[in-house]
Amino acid sequence: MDTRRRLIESTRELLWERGYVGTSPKAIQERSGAGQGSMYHHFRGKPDLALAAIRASADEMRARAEAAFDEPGPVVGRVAAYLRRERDALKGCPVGRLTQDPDVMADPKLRAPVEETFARLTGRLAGLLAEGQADGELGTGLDPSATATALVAVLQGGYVLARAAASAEVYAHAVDGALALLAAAAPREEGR
Amino acid sequence: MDTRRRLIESTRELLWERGYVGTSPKAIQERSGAGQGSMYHHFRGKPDLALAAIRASADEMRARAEAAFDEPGPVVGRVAAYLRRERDALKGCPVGRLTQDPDVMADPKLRAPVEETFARLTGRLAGLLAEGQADGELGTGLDPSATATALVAVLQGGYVLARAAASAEVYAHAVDGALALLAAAAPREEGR
DNA sequence: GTCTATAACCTGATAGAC
DNA sequence: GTCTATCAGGTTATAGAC
Repeated sequence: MDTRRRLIESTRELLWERGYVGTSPKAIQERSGAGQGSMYHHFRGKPDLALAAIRASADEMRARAEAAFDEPGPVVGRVAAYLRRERDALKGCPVGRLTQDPDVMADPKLRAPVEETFARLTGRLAGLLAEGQADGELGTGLDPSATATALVAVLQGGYVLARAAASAEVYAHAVDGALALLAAAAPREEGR
Repeated sequence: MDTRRRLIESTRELLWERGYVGTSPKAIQERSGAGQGSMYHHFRGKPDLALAAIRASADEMRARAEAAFDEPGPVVGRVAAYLRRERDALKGCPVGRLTQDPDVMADPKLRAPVEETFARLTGRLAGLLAEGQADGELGTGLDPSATATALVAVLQGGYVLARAAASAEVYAHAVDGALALLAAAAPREEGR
């Protein structure tokens, strides 16, 4: 891996672990093994490097979600597979985490990838739920957009509760609760 | 308001806005109008002051939740009132926010009030849901604990999505989606 | 209780040699 | 491309006068 790539990867990890405010150029240099001169050769400064790292995290998150949603099978199963996908719940979401960083939210360039990631994710999930309604798999009483927003919120909030309790099981518990509610909204019971 | 109280209040605000890592003693002193000497007279240092501020936020959050849950009326209505209570969704949750602060999570003293706040909140809500089931207001197919965890997660995740979109409406949308799911799980329709 | 002085280190960069 | 030197200001205190 070349120096530029190592800088981005190290920044990605540090943003995930400590956020933008908590991540110093010095820490990035130490983790990546790059010197001060290298960092400022490849990037204009901390915001520029952070932007590259945030975009990389956003792209990866989107790709993972798409992969789960594109699986074959019934809609509810795909949603469940996405929510129950293997995750390190205690680490939290690398993109959602950034919403708590005042310096990221204050900079339109840094905020844009975060905003777009959740807009696309929620939109894609809403489309999937509407598809389920068209197939008769889900009741038509639900608003696909509001339901999708609630489901994504359970994910993001599940991370918060898991970290608060220092227990990944709390995340799974929240997801179970959400999926049970979704199942109760199905017009007929289907095999799980 | 005396100096000690002003120091705690200023720290509360700054922890909410910028987190623990992003809050410096200097910023606390400037906002509170207290000098360096004052701050170190009343508190041993940043962690000690943060602990007092975190406890104050946790106490306030708990009191607000209890007030909503203790209202008269049907269970679903009380839950809806809690979720829809007037909030500044873009500011996020002053306690949930702390789960993203590595220095807070790493210190057992600082983490304890955060953990306890969510444990109590989820437990109380689960009790309320169980009460609704006993009254026949809610279907008995749901696990009260998992449902309560999911609902609190919608709250916390709703803040994340609202901040990502820079729109408080996204929070309301997530809550609407969750309440619609809960309503769909009710054995019979009741006035909203 | 509050004030100023001091300190050792960190932050986020710029400059220029190699 | 990478290195070291340098810098103005911030961080998180401690010490002691008032």
